[in-house]
Amino acid sequence: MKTICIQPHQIEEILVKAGVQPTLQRIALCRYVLCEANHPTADDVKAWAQDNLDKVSQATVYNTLGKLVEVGLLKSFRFPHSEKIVYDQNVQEHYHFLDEITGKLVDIDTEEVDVSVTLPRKYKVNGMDVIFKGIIKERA
Amino acid sequence: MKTICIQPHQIEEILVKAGVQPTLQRIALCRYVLCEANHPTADDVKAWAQDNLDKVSQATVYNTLGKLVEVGLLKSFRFPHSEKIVYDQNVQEHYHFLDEITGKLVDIDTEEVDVSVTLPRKYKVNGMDVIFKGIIKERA
DNA sequence: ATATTTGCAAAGCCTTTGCAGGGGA
DNA sequence: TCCCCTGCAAAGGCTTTGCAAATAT
Repeated sequence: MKTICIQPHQIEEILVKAGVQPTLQRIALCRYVLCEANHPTADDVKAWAQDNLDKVSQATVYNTLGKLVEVGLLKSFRFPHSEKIVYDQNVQEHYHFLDEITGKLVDIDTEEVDVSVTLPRKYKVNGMDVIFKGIIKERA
Repeated sequence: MKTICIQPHQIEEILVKAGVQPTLQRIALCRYVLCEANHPTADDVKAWAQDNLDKVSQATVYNTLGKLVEVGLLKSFRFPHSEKIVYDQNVQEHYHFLDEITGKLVDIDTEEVDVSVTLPRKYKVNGMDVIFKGIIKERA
């Protein structure tokens, strides 16, 4: 299931709770990053900002994304198919599915998939990153 | 199980079979990349070359690695924990285990692990990348 | 008033590329 | 001879950083 979208008016509150100064730029960027965007890269965020805001510098985009990751409002991923860092408002543990046709990433909640893993005993597994690759059949 | 190490004297033959001109530099680099090295980055290869060979340029290192990947003698990976491309002489499908203490990567053959996956029908999975993270207990 | 944050520009890191010279078939 | 490869240097793409001006508490 999709994560419930955060409402814009809640953003300031969320930032404060997370211990982040709710500056105008951060609130604005969060509107995109925490609500609208889907696996944006820093570039995507910067492009959105240029189209929708008066002016936000690249440094602020990176600083903000970094800060949001730091306080746990955002997760950052680096995937094999791209050299860019992608950000994800889904901070729960989850997997990803890469649509090989569109290049789009889809979050796969851990409940959505049955993954059972058994490794030799010497490996103590603390976590696993999984990215599925394939195509998505859009028919219901 | 570990991939059988390719013997140095076979390298020229292997390159020719793969349709790659067996130049001195390539043979030398392959000695490291296909035999000794373990998940080297381009930097690692360059460092080894500087220590062990007369002179190999950075361009040749990258060109050679690229060519080897192109002909299927090497696989390249990009992992979440590093921004560098790592190369792997194991060209079979396999997973990886990242030792969180040493930072070392270990190949996990698909037979070594029991992974069963079920995704909703709409997802047609063509492949999956898996990297386990944790620690390796060295006792037998 | 003091600590943060922003914006600009420059630097950093890894990888790719253009091109002239050199080596292999 | 002709084509591919090598090495040098420069460029490219993404991210980080230094620093002064602006902003928040």
